[in-house]
Amino acid sequence: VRLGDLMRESRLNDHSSDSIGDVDMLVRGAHTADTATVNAATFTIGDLAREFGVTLRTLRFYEDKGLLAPRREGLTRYYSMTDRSRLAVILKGKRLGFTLTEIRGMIAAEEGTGAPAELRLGREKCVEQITVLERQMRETQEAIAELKRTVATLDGMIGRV
Amino acid sequence: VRLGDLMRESRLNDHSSDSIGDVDMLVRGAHTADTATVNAATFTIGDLAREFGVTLRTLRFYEDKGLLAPRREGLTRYYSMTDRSRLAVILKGKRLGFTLTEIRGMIAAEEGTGAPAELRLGREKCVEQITVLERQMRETQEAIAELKRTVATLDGMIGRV
DNA sequence: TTGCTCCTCACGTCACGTGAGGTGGC
DNA sequence: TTGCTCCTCACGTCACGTGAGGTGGC
Repeated sequence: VRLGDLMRESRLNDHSSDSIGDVDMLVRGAHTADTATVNAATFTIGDLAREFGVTLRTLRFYEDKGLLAPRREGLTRYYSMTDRSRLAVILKGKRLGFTLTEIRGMIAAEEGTGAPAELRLGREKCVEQITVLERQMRETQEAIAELKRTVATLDGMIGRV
Repeated sequence: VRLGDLMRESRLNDHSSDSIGDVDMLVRGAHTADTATVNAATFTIGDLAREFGVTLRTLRFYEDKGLLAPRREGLTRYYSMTDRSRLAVILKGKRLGFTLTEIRGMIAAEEGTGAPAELRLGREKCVEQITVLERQMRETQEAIAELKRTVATLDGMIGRV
């Protein structure tokens, strides 16, 4: 094994494009085109990783946890537009500070209602989460304050050394 | 094994007293009193766990990571005043958002200088950490804002169901 | 042949939680 | 005997990172 081969997959997440709005509709293969379903865009794991700024490992991990279920062709994964939206939902849930288990539950709850690919954010859940995050904010704020006091003290000590 | 016996150790961390200032000086055993070292107070792992609101597991974990090194009498751990101060320093470091590895490094740096039991908080480290925490604050703030918008939307939907 | 992208294990990381099974002194 | 506190493994959790070893098509 040559050592230069290592760590290639890891280097994918360098630029994260937040422009989830525009899809450049790269349709791969004719196997879906003949079924007449327009919008049958297909993404590789690398496509989604680049677009959302996550690693391949992350996408495989989400699949393992039952959050994503891309189509398989042999061993290779192919992600549909639905899978892509689902990923956007998962990452939004993460930004809001929910655990993957919570997110999976909320997605499952949404599946039942019929409305596609939005987070089933119950009022209760949201309010709870706001409380959690606000306490977190206060703690971080206090830490910053203490660090700033320390910096001031250190600055005051200049010349004493 | 009776099931009632389980989970006893875990229930220690219910009330956390932040009054680190006053030591109630419980001197255990005469084995230290005769050495004439006043202030030779000794704490059990349970004492410190109660006082600082952490679990026994946490204290043993810190020891395993080389952050604490209490005296042993057989298998039992006995913590000195120095160990206690050290723990206070560790927990302060954690509050400031440093990892245990960083904390260990800062403590080791302090050991060299001679000044006892304070965190060796370099100006550089502090400023870096402030940057990290401020970004974290912004992200949390945005999450809270989004959650509040969601709650507002859900409230607006009342009656539509 | 080289280079790129994809794959499956599987161990490592961080800071502990949790449980099994056992000891020692009042 | 019961109850309390202490102990040592050692596996589990969370969200992945990292590496080994291998495949497939241009």
